[in-house]
Amino acid sequence: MPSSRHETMDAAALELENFLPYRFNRLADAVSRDFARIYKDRHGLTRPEWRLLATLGQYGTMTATAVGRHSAMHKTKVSRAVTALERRLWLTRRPDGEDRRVDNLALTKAGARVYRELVPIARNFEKELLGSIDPKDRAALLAGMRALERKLL
Amino acid sequence: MPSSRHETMDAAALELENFLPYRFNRLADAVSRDFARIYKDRHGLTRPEWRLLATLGQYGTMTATAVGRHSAMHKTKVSRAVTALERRLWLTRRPDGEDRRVDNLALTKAGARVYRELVPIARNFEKELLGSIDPKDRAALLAGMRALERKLL
DNA sequence: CGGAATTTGTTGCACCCGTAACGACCCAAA
DNA sequence: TTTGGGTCGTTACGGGTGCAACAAATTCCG
Repeated sequence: MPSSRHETMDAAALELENFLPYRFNRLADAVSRDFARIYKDRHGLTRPEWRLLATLGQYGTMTATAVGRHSAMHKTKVSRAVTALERRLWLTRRPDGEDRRVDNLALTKAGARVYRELVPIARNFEKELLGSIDPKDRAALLAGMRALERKLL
Repeated sequence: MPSSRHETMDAAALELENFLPYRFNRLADAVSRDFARIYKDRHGLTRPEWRLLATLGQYGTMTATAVGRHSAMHKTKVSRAVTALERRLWLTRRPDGEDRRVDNLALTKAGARVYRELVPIARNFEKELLGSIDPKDRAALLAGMRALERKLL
């Protein structure tokens, strides 16, 4: 007989586990919860703080707005992360000579040290993550993501 | 000369925009912010509430723990979403005859109506999203995600 | 049986978040 | 120089979030 244990909506149902927004969220959650544990346990960093550190580590001196643009963070997140890292003496803000609304942010020696410590760990995390799936699937995943990024970002 | 506008770390830098956890988060954010606007604007649903609705719509009657398992939500999220939908009379909780710790959750007629309204919109959203990228890339993306899901979930 | 360990779901807490409003500042047009 | 429209960054606020602790119920096991 065709009836299943499900009680409703068989025909009109949406399979959540095959629904792309849900799957993206679940994957993003899984991936970055594992990675977040690293910088959270080792240094008590939140995700916005890690992104700020990573952005300044990559680009050197920049303003809060530029950090937000490059790391896809809301300006209030950046603002709070800057306050937090400044309090730890991991970054400094120097007033900009040309525009007195902005500060130029840069990592201190201590901040750069943490960044340099985290980079190889991050690389290794990504390597293990991608290494765990078949090379064909890996290339497919990266190509597909690239295509979606071109469309959405 | 080899020097660039970047001031630090050129060699040891991590390119955030090519770092997988970052890219996943950014894509998940972009995708589900667009979709969230639909159920948020139309019905004032939060994401946990939408997931609860979608899970009960798909599976019919189930307990809070089962909802959490199927929708990848923390039990406190489920608990709060249940309270919210119950207050709107979109779901009912009936005490389980066998296990008095749990309630059997099910959508009311009103809840099911909202679900049926949202399903085709969700399908259409996904269709447009996937339709916007090249069929080859689309297949690649889905295969790659499937591979990662097998590894991580 | 009967106590210990486990499961289920709720709540207090501290924290994180986006929105909106704001002050300070920049710039261009008059 | 004044004025109006914009940008930059901060903060109050309302609300979402996970963790830990908890009570109630169940299950495990001697």
